[in-house]
Amino acid sequence: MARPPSRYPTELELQVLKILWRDGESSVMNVRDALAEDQGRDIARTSVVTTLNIMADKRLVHRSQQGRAYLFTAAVTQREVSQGMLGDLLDRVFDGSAEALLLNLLDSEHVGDEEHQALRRLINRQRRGGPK
Amino acid sequence: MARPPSRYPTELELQVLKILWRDGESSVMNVRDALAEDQGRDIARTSVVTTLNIMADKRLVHRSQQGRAYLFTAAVTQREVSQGMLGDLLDRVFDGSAEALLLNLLDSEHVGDEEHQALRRLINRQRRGGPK
DNA sequence: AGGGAATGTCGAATTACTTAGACAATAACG
DNA sequence: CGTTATTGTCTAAGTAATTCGACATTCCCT
Repeated sequence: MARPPSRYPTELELQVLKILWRDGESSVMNVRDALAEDQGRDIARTSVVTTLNIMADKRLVHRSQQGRAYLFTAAVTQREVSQGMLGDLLDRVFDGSAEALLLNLLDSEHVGDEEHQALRRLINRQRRGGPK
Repeated sequence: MARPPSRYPTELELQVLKILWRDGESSVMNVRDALAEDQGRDIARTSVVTTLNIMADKRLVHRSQQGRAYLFTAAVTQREVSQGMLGDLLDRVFDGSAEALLLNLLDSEHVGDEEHQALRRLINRQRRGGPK
């Protein structure tokens, strides 16, 4: 009768992670302000604390005591999360077919001509030797 | 205090759509059985009706009366949904950078060597003519 | 016609996610 | 020291998503 928790960061969690990735170790108020200013998500301080604590439970962030207050850092890398979420979409929507995904991307309004060329250059440059 | 409804099909909704895309117009029981057999989601008949009705409200499916029962068809195309969900991920996770997304895909364990080549061939073949 | 099967409606229960207020504890400042 | 600001905890509320049982209706077969 229940919904399983989402396997990847939720919308709010992703916004928080983006801030932590960009700014590094941050206080609750720093996160709150960044959410408001950068992401247009103007929520109460306590909501941010609650969310960060839940994220700590989920091991998405680390908490360190700084005097009476906490400082938070991301416990997952941007690469991990991006890869996880993209892989999830790949499986769920495209049944694991990277070709189908790429076709969809190229076919998309989101990708203009210059970007299309950039993608081509990228994939042609990238393959050999396999960086990583 | 509320969570906005998700802009794209939820997990269950996507599974239902996949069935309708594949099988075309289907009865509730057909959908139920396909969910169980193909997707390993063995839920009650009434749960499926409820879900399909909600999906009809959301305009994801069409309902047509067939005698006392309903028949359902997808009201959105696979292309629309894939594009929407991929575009959403592109914006939310990769800040709109298709390059970043592609790099992540290539860098992924999900994409082996042969698939990598296939992607390269695909993008090299696909560019000319300038889609759109 | 009568009994069972099939089907939709309705209401409800449960978990997840998001938001925030009341309160307490602590720090900072004059 | 007393007042004010800062910060975490706890509790609660509201919407969304998922699941299903009770019930009524309708269909089909004998």
